[in-house]
Parts: sequence; structure tokens; C-alpha cells
Amino acid sequence: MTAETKLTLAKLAELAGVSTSTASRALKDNPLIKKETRVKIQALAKENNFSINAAASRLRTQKTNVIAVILNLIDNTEQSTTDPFLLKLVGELNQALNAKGYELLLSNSFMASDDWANYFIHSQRADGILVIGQGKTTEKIDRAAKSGVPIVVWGDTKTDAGYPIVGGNNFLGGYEATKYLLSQGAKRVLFLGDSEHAEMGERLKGFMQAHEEANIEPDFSHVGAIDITSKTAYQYINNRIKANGLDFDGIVCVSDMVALGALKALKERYVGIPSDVGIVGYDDISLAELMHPALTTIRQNTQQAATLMVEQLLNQLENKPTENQIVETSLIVRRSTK
Amino acid sequence: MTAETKLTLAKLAELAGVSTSTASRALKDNPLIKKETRVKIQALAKENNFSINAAASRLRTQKTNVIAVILNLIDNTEQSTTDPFLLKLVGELNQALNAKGYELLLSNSFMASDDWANYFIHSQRADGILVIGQGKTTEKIDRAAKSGVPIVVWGDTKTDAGYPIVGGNNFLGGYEATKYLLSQGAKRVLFLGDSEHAEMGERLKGFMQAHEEANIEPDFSHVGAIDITSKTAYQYINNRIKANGLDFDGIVCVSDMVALGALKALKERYVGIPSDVGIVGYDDISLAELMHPALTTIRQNTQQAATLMVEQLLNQLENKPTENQIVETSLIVRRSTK
DNA sequence: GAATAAAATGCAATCGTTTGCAATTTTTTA
DNA sequence: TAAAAAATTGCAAACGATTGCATTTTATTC
Repeated sequence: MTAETKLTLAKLAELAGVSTSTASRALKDNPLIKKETRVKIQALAKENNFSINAAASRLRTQKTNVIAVILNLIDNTEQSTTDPFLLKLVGELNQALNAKGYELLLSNSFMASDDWANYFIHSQRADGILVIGQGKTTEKIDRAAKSGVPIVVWGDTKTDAGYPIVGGNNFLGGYEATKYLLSQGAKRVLFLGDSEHAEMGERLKGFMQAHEEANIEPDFSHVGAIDITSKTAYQYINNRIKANGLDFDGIVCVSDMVALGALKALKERYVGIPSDVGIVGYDDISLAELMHPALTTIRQNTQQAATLMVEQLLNQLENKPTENQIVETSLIVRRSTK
Repeated sequence: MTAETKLTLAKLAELAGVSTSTASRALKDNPLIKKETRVKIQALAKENNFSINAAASRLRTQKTNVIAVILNLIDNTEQSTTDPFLLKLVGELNQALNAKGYELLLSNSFMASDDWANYFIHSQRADGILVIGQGKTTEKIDRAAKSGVPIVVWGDTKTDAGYPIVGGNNFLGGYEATKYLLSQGAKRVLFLGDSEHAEMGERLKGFMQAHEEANIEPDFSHVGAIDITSKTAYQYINNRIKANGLDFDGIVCVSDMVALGALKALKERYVGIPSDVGIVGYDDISLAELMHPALTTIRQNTQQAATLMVEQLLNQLENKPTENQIVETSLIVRRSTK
């Protein structure tokens, strides 16, 4: 029915009785073209459901208006595909990018070969890269950045790298979480998370600092180095109690998911929360307040995070200077702490 | 440093001392080219970090190897950006698409104008469209499909549309959830969800059927028609109890998120779960088993869902026949029911 | 009303690949 | 060893939009 041969700019121009150059300019509202002509062509385009061929346009302009977002998974953990915080961030990035006229190409670090600069940028699939998570090693990121590709990373802002990093104030987050627990009377606080991971390492430092200020010697046996999933947290707490009994009265978790795992293990053993053990999570995912007890946690403003990341990336695309950015972090007190 | 002018196929060919045609074919392992030449050029390409210009390639071949995934949000609900189930599905789709050599362009229904066929396909941004959710009206989907665009929808498979739909067995899910509650002695079961939404409507039918088989007259006052978020569920249960007292002893929820909201409201009022009220969720998101009590729920196999959707889409791209597909659905019994 | 300036439009090259067909080289056959 | 067949390679024309520059049209000035 409507199977006229595909509508191209040339045909549209012909329909309008102008040249393709005029048509092209008219569609972009170029003031070089008489206003009258512009509106006429624009109307015609709308009427005929015309839309510019992106492939051709990209080839010609050397610009794609696409940004690749890479979920930088920690190798074989299933974390990221599932982690609500990261996925939420993806959603926010999508909004933020759209608002600036960009589209979002989603990737994870498994595919897309190892050479991001080539795969995404030189191949003209995208104009820039947003990486979610530093992973355990920043090798790939560094390589891409070194080759001059516009790139922004969500991670630990204390890392001094050749590219802008946007992240929460992890030190402060860890500090406040811990301080709050201690101020409520906790004496033996556990840190649950993998401190080799840069962001988590910062939080651990905050954890230490809070102890120092409270004149409590942080007991390193209380620092649990585990991979960041609820399942492992659950197992860890279970095993620990089995082995040592309840030798702690507070937990600082590196994510709400981890907190949930811990919470479950404790509840199953009838440990009172917050009476026996206080728990503080991290991220403030939407479920945190639905928990019972509702989870005290450190909120990271994902919307702001997305906006800042996109901002920094656009700065690079426009050759403006860039800098690391810190996202608001705040302690949300709920019922899992006294 | 490495700022030689950008490497194109032509230059690579020159380096190798062959024509661009030969180079092009060699890179695709075309048997037309002598094996020896092929490996030589491939090696050279790897060595020089060459990668084909996607824009040019797409223009020439009229194929993008990109699939657009549209989160078809229900207008101004904040649902989808947050809903773990939908985001999980996105993650799985990404994997499934990558496995078939496609990339994933993420969109939500807010942007991308209203004319998907044009915006994504005719403009050569993508080869096909995967829609997550039917929304309240399928208008946009219908329009896109009518214009002959390859499209697959996640939704209610009972809908008879001009395009393949992949979805869970919603009738069965609703049926089993309800039947289980009734079999455990529940007498007044609430259905929590918006039955105007096609998938939810099916679940409601299953709900009815189970009642019929158990010879219990489903009391329509027990069908709560609410928008599907945990917040509204929480409010609904709160208001209801305030108004009517505890006039039910079981809840079938249309999502785990809704179940969590309900759960929270009940717990706050010290309603025993499952002793006073049994709850069954839907989706089996990763948090379901972390709840306390762990949530009985209907699991939908998202991985299978993603695989089937991609399969149906590829069928369309290859002009093979397509059909609606039903994803495995199973009752996972945990502690929120007797 | 002619000359000049300003505004509007069109020409044609270009972006980098792919591919039908023609041309060349190598192998086989008689 | 020449002719025919098979195996390799190269030529050149697309794909559809954008844009510097030239050209035409319209408005302004004297």
C-alpha cells in the first residue's frame, strides 16, 4: 500500500521543488533558507513521515549522536546485570542523554572486544563512552582514555586518572554510616564489602576514620572482604555467626543488596534489628524503605550522577575542560539502626 | 603520538598492497579471496587496530545490526525506570542480542517521537524493535507494526495482533497463585493490580477461575484496581484496613514490587504473615527471596523471555514465519504463604 | 533604471564501505 | 603448448546526507 520506494531527502526535495541542499538546510532550520521555504519543507516532511537517514548523516558529518554506556561488570560476578543501583543509573543516563539529544547504546564489558576506542569510537558507532564501574582493574578504561576518546567513568573520584570520574563521596559515606552506628552505641562494627575495589576502599577508610574519632580501635577481624552480592553477604554472616557467635553489633554494608543479604541471615537467627545489630546499607535503592525494618542507608543521587556524567562527557566533546565530580551523598536514617 | 590520520579500509588496503574490494572481502573471510591473502589482511587489521566504519557500512548495506529496545512506560507512572523486572529483562535482552551479533539501542517511550517506524527503522538507526510492555494502549505499537517494521512485544500473548508477542502465561500465573492461597485455607483473597492492563487482566481471569473451581464466589470488592507500584500498594492496603479493618486473608499481587508495598503496610500494622494474610507476588525478582518472610511468587523466566523475543525478531528479519511465544511460569513457594 | 549589496538557492564533491561485473592470473584439459 | 576453465583480484558505481562555494534571485541605493 504505502510501499512507495523509500523516501529520501532527494525525493522530498523534488516533491518540494527545491534542491537537496535547500531541503537539508530547511529541515535543520538553517536561517540561510527563507523562512517561508523552511516551514513549507518541514511541513512536507512531517506529512510524508520523512526522517533523515542516520547512517548517511553520520557518515557525512562524522558524528553519531550516540553515546555508548558500558556496564563494566566485575568479571564473573553476576552483580551488574542484576544490581538495581546500576540499572537505575542506566535509566537515568538514558533520560539525561535524551535530554541532550543523544541516544544510548547499551553494552557490557563482555562483548565489544577489549578495545573500546576502536570498537565504539573509531568505528563510528558512538561519539563517546560512559563507563559504569571501575571494575577491579581499570586497564581497559585507561587504554581507551589514552587513545584520546571522550570518556567518563562512574567510580572513585579520588582516583587520579586521565579522564573525569564522577562518583559519590565514598569516604564520607563510609564515615557517616559508621559514625552513626557508633554514636548509637555500637561497639563492634563490621564492614561488609570488598575493599580492593576502589570505591569500597574509600568507604573503608571512612569507616576507619570514624572509629579513630570515636577512639575505638577498629578490629580488622571485623572487616569482611567479600564480593558484593546479597548471596555472599548472607553466607558470610551465617558462617561467621556459626563460627564465632554474634561477635558484632553493627554492620556497614557497601550496598543495599549486601545489607539485605545480611539482614536475612540475621533475621533467620532471630537476631534483633536494630536492638542486637544495627545495619546501614548503601545506595538507597527503592527497596530500602520497603524492607522491614526499613533500611538506614547512604543515598547516592543517581539523577544528579547521570546529569554530571553526561555534562562531563559533553564537555569533552566540545573540548572544554573537565574535572572529577562528586555526587551528593546523604545518610537516610530509618529503622534498621537505633 | 598515534595520531596518524584515521585508518580507513582504503589505507589498510594500500598498506597490504591490495584493492579495497579485496581488503573488504578478506576482512569478512569471503572465500572468494585466497586464504593466504585473507589471513594476511586480517592480521594487518588487528595489528593496526583497524575497525570498519559502521556508519559507512550501514549506509552501503542498508543494515545496522542494531535493535532498538523501547521501555514502553505507562505514561506518567515512574514504574519502568525503576521496576527491577523490566530492567532485568533489558539486561537479558542485551546478552541475547549480543550473542546474535546485534547491539542494543535503549529508548523509552517518552522520547523517540511517536512514530517508531520512521524514527528507528526508516532512519536506519536500527533493524528492528523490541518493545517491553504493551502500555495501556497499543496504539504506537500497532502503528509501527502496520508499517511493516520488524517488531516483537513483551506482553499479553492472548492479544491477537499483527505482530508476535512474547509473554508469560498470565492466566496460569494468576490461577496458580490464587489456587495456592485458597488451597492453604484462604477465604477472602485480594487481587492487587490494574486489570485494565492486558497482562494483569489475564491474571485476574486466572484469579477468577481458581475461585470458581474452589466454589468460592470471588467478591469483587476484593479486587483492588491500582497502578502498579509499591507505593500505591502500600497506600491502598493502609487505607483499606483503616476503612474496613482486615477484611481479607490473602493477596495476589501483580508484581513483587506491589507485594513488597503490601507487605510493608501489613507488617506495620502487625498483621501476621502468613498466619493472618498470605501473599503471593509475581516475577521473582532477586529480592523476593531476601524478604522476610521470603516471598512466595510466580517466577517468569527472563532469560528465556529474552531469547524468545530475539528469536522472533530475527525470524522477521529473515522473513520466516513468527508466532506468539509463552514463557515458562512457575510458582515458587516460600514463607509468605502457609 | 542601472549598479550594488543582500538574500536565497543550487552544484558537486565528499564521507568509507560494499558488490556486480570485468579483468587478470593460475590451473586444468586436450 | 594452446585453449578453456577456475580461481583471484580490481574497477567503479552506488548508499543518502551535508556543506563550501558559485550562482541566481530579490532588495537597496544613488
